[in-house]
Amino acid sequence: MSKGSFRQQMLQVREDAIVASVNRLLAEKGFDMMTVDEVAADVGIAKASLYKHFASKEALAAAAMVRVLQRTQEVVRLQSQRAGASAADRLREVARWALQELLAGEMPTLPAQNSTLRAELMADKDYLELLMQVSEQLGEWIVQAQADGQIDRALPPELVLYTLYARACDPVPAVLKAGGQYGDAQIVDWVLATCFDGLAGRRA
Amino acid sequence: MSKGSFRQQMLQVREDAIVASVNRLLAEKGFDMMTVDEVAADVGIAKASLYKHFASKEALAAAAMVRVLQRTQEVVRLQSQRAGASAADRLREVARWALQELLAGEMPTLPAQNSTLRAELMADKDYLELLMQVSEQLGEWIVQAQADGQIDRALPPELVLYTLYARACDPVPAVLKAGGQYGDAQIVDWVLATCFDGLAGRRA
DNA sequence: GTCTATAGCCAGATAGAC
DNA sequence: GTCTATCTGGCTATAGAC
Repeated sequence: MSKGSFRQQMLQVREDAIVASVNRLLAEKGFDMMTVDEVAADVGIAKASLYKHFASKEALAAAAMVRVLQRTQEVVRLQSQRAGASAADRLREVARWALQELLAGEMPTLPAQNSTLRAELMADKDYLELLMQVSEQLGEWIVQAQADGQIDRALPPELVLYTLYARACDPVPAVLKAGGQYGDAQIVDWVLATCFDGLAGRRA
Repeated sequence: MSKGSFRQQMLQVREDAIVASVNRLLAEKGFDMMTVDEVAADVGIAKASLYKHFASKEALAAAAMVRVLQRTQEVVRLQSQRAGASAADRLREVARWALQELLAGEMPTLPAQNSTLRAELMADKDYLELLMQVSEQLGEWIVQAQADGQIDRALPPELVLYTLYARACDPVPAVLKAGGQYGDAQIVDWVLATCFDGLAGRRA
């Protein structure tokens, strides 16, 4: 649990830089189109050196996914400490953060279908542990929000959870941003509205 | 405009079979993971023969996209002829059809980011023409539904349009189906509800 | 651990006989 | 037009010197 020697700290800093690059490239191009050469060039080291830190391209992506889950967990923790917020409020703020990350090009998007990558992620204990913790907290809020009448009681909580995860990788915000007509904050507000209130909008 | 000779009809039939295979493989694996060898094996011809019909892998995918737009246009045409349906009703039924295709594994999913593929699609006059026609009809319905108060007037029509297109490629239905707990019809109803009425549900 | 150089592989595309 | 066999390029991963 200690930070180890100065030498180990240097290594840690370099690995953080690698993961940050992978995170951005993954958000920009996706797993398949991202090449290890690009990552090495972006970090500024030789490709062979990358493989001293991470065993494979899949391991690189997995590290980036662990990192984004860690940041998600931190956002979730902050929301859980907010006083006077309903469960639905907390869910919406977590979703807002995810959309902001997405628009900033910081949300890695994985292909749902790449088998080698899925296998690596399903074998990664850190990833699974984090995913479970985040999902459990979100699940509690979903059930509570349904009890409060702020999330549709007819929907299975797992559908709500999957939908929130899916909106964090949605192509719509990027397409709208590419149009160039609207600012990030406006886009986030609109997409949040379509997510929680639907295309039909609030009719209360 | 004629169907041409018997020989040409045979060619047409074969090309239809190729495009049908590409459509399914594209839906199943996506553009990057789909290989031309798989397509050839699925159709039952040699890879070199494929290249006599289509100049590249991108051209194969483009043909499949034209085909799905043609089917979409037909669904849109049928909805436009429905008597006593509101614009919102028509939009919802088109979305329902798209979700059914998606769950049936017949909705090709393209990576939003592959540049060679985007270039090929943007250069395909058939594709662009169809996309424009479909988008114009849907756009009219969106504006009408906003006037009727059935689609949120605060949302730009283009956001509504992009959102509908995005939901036709959404990963949520497949994930829910993979869970095995729910039938296709139930999944379609729920996802349609989250799309139009939001996670919060109707509150009128 | 970092580098240069290269091995090994796979997939898109083509040559050339029939 | 269809086939078998092959070329070509790019990408992951590794060898081996320093």
